[in-house]
Amino acid sequence: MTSHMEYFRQQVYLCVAQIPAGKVASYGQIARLAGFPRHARHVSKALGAADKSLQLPWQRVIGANGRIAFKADSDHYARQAALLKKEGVKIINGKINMQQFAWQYVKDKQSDFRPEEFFK
DNA sequence: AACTTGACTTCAA
DNA sequence: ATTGAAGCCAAGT
Repeated sequence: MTSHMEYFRQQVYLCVAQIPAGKVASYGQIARLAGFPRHARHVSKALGAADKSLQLPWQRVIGANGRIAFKADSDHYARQAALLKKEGVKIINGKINMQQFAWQYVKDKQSDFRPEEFFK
């Protein structure tokens, strides 16, 4: 494990952890937010490698086209769709309305997110 | 040192 | 609206 990839993953996790329930973000959006603009593909890798103890809301990361990235007939897809539904994210014809559900990140001094407490 | 593989994106038909 | 090609880049063979 090279050190820069550890850094990449950590930045990705920090971003994903801040996506509020009921909203979604694309892999590319997270990559940009994390500071690695061209690494959309690696965001998925990072999520797959994330320790479960982190309790990451991985289901809130989807494709830029508003679709869940897993194959539609896979268990993974079903699991993610179920979690999103539980959070109120509507999937119509396999597609999520980004206009409505895309997370709009804005620097907010009032945010109560504590990155230093996120990684135990 | 090639070549392949993805939970990706964008753009042009 | 769909589809496909091209671009992307770290990991694994």
